[in-house]
Amino acid sequence: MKRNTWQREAVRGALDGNDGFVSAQGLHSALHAAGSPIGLATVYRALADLAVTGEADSLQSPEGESLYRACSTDEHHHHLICRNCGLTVEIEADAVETWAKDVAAQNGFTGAAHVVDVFGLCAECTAKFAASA
Amino acid sequence: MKRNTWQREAVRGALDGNDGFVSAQGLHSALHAAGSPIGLATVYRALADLAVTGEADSLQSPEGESLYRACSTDEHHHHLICRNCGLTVEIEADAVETWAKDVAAQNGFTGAAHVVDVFGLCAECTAKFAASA
DNA sequence: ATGGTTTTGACAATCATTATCAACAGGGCT
DNA sequence: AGCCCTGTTGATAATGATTGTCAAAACCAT
Repeated sequence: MKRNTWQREAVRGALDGNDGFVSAQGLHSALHAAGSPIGLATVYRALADLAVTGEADSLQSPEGESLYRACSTDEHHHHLICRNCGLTVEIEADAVETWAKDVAAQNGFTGAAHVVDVFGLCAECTAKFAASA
Repeated sequence: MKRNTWQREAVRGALDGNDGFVSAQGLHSALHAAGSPIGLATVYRALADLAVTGEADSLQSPEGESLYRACSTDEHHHHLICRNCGLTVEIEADAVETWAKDVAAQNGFTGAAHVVDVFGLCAECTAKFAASA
């Protein structure tokens, strides 16, 4: 049976209150900073659960950390992520969906899953960099 | 200055002789098994170098390991990877390239880089699974 | 062969993540 | 309400990949 604990709520809430992706470690620190005595292992477990139930989305940063984000929809979608400030835009990619499926099929692959994420500099950060350069 | 050492050649050779992606750890084990006394740190360094010079391609497995592969071309391309046997097919994806660029531009992002890889079961493994199911 | 510099490699350090396991708490049941 | 069973927690240890360290060895031009 699945029980309702304040810890799980805390993690869910922390995710909701965040615009971009957060690492498990970061989320734990944030919760601690906010005074919550939640344990690190619990944060990992809660995040894994949320990811499984589809309430959260997970991806890997180029540095190898696992990042999580509250998902507004439970549909399949991808992300456009600012590599500087972490701003995230959800993007739809029907074209890519079908492309991935086609390519897989053409090569005899089944059960195709794909990793499609775009990293870049958002407008704001681009301006910031241009100014400082 | 860049020096030519047998260790670097060994890593390059081991990569060339491999069809799919290999982890740094795996490559090191393989070299050791083949009798090479090469050090683990050296393998990591060599792989990083090859990745930078474009002679090798790197991506992250869903488990978070860094995987490397000798690249037949120095052009930008993506991969279709069997999640069971590691078979890798290089795929071209002009459509995706432009899509990624467009999406980024539409949202004011610059310097867009993208991670596009497709994981699935190759025909062989699909058959194997079907038989055992 | 020599010298200056890069590279190597054994090992320690780091970092994220997972496992352990005893103490604890949720919630259905009486 | 009180109890008990079972899922959950959390401090800490364990794991596993990767990176840093630094003296010794190798490379290459001279």
